[in-house]
Amino acid sequence: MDAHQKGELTEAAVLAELKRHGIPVLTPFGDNQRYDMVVETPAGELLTLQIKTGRLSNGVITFHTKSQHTNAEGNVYKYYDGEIDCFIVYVHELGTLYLVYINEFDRRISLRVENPDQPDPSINWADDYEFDARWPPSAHRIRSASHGRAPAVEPVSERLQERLVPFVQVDDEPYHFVACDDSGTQHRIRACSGSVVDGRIRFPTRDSDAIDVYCVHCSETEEIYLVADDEFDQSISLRVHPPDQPDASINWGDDHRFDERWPP
DNA sequence: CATTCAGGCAGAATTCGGGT
DNA sequence: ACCCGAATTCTGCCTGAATG
Repeated sequence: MDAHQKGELTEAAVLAELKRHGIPVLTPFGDNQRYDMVVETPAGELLTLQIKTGRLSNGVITFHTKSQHTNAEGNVYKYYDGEIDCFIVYVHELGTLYLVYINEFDRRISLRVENPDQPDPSINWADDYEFDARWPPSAHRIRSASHGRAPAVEPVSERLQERLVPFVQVDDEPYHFVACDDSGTQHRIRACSGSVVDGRIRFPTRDSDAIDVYCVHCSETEEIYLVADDEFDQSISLRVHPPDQPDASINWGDDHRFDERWPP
């Protein structure tokens, strides 16, 4: 089934389900509106809806929360912020309908229908979003937006310049810089941001032979740390706050400060 | 040119499991 | 009991195929 046909089938299924509930439905004339339908609540409130097809994969329902179009500059993506009230998601595999308010998530939301291998408090259970359970609309919860990490390339670049380290910045590689030490040895550096969790700085690592060292910028400690790729197998953390119990295996952040570790 | 669904990669946050 | 590293989950961004 092609994409357009599937989208139309979804709209038809949603319309049928709404009518089955006896809900008054208005559809816009033409196709130049940001919403697909308008429904009237029992309280007389009008809600603008965007209909989406839900994808069921690995026990999780996902759907696209933005529109995409193409212009001379390429693909353009636009979110529906302030333009609709909620998404109605129909999952063909399950034949189920879900109601998700636009202010319940930031940029994307996944609805889980099967138990995960590992519990996670951030899981959004599909049952909680089933249309039948949520209609008529009531007060809805608002999730806080996730906090992104600050880009690390710039602070690392500044530090290399401060230390008068000769380097070039590169794109499209797992590493961001190639820097030379005093002996002329080149080091491929990946810049990444770290955040303090339970007294430890954690940062994402890559399984790549093309990275010699990581430069980890931590905004909480306002410090840059240097960790060689061969210091760990898959991941490592740097402790910046003392633990309750001493442990010889602790990797102390102070021992990994860039200024004291360069050259690696 | 506009719109849909689909998939992949990487980042952020959290929990689990093995080692001490 | 506590620590660290590994594993897992959700999210953001991007690209592509297909169609009208």
